[in-house]
Amino acid sequence: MPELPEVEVVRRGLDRWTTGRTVAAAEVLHPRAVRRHLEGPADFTARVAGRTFLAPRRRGKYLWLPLSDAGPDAPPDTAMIAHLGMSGQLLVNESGREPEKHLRVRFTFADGGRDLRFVDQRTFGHLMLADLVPDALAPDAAPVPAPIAHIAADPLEAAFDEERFFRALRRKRTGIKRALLDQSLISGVGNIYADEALWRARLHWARPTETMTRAEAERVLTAAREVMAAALKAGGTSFDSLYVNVDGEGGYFERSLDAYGRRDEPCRRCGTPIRRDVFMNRSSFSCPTCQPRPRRARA
DNA sequence: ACACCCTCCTGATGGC
DNA sequence: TGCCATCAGGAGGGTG
Repeated sequence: MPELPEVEVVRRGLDRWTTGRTVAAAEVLHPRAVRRHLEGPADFTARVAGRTFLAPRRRGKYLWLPLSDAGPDAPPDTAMIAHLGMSGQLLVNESGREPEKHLRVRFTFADGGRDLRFVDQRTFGHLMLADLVPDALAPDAAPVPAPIAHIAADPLEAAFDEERFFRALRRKRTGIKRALLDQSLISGVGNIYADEALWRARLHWARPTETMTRAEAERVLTAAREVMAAALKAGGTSFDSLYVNVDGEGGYFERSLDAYGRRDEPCRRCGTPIRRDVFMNRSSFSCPTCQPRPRRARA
C-alpha cells in the first residue's frame, strides 16, 4: 500500500530513469487507468506523445512529472499526475520484456531505451494530464497540478505549516486517526503509517482531536515524520508485495513495523498483545495498554 | 459546512 | 474440489 515513503522511493527511481527523456508513444491498455483524465484515453495518448518528462515531483501520495513541449530545458506547461492507489506500480523495464498481467499503460521513449509501465492490479490508481497552477501553499515555489491543489502539504516538505495543522485539529470534531488520513489536513499518511505514528505517540485512534493538547499533537506529528523517514531509508514497506520500486524490488520496512499487521503479537514496549479493531471499514492496530481507548471516543 | 459512509477493483485466503 | 464470504483500502462523491 503505497504511502508517502513508498511514493518517494518511486519518485527517486523515476528521477533517475525518465528525467529529460522524450516520450515516443503511450498505449492505454485499460481505460480505467486514465478514468480521471476526463478527455479520454485517446486524448491522453495524443497529448503525452512527443513531450519530455522533467524532474518528477511529489506531494503526499501524489506524484507528477512536469511535461515540456520543447525538450529538457524548456519550462513545463502541463504535468502527468500519477497516483498509485492500492496496488499501482511504475516500472522501468527493458523494452522487450513481456507485458505484466496487470499492465495498464505503457510509455516508449524516443531514445529507444527502457520503457515505463503503469501496472495496477486493483485499479485504484490512475494517470492523468493536468495544467500547472501556482502553489497556494508555497507561492514562490514551482507550480503544482490543478487537481491536487486542494491537498495539504505533507509533513516532510518545507511548506508544511504546523500551526495550521494544530489549529485544524482543534476545530475538527472527529478522531485523530480519521484526521491523519484526511489528505486536506496532512497529506501522505495512509493506514499503515497512521497506526505506526499513533503507536509511537501512545494515542488511541479514536481520541477526539479537539481535546488533544498541543504536546500530544506535536508528539503524533513528530512520530509520523520519524516513522516515514525511517521507512524511506528502508526503501518503503512492502506489506503485501504489491508495492515495489521502479526496478520491481520491495522495501524492507515491514519488519520494523510496531503496530500495523501485528494482531495478537506482543507490543514491543510492554508485551501486551496488539489488538485489531475495524474502523472506517479497515483495520486499526494498537496496543491496549500503551494506547487505552479514551472515555469519550470519536470514530 | 461538515462529518461520515459507500463505492470502485482483483486476488488471496478460509470455512464448509 | 468448488463455491461463497471476507479482507486489503485511497479518495471522490453522495448523504443527512
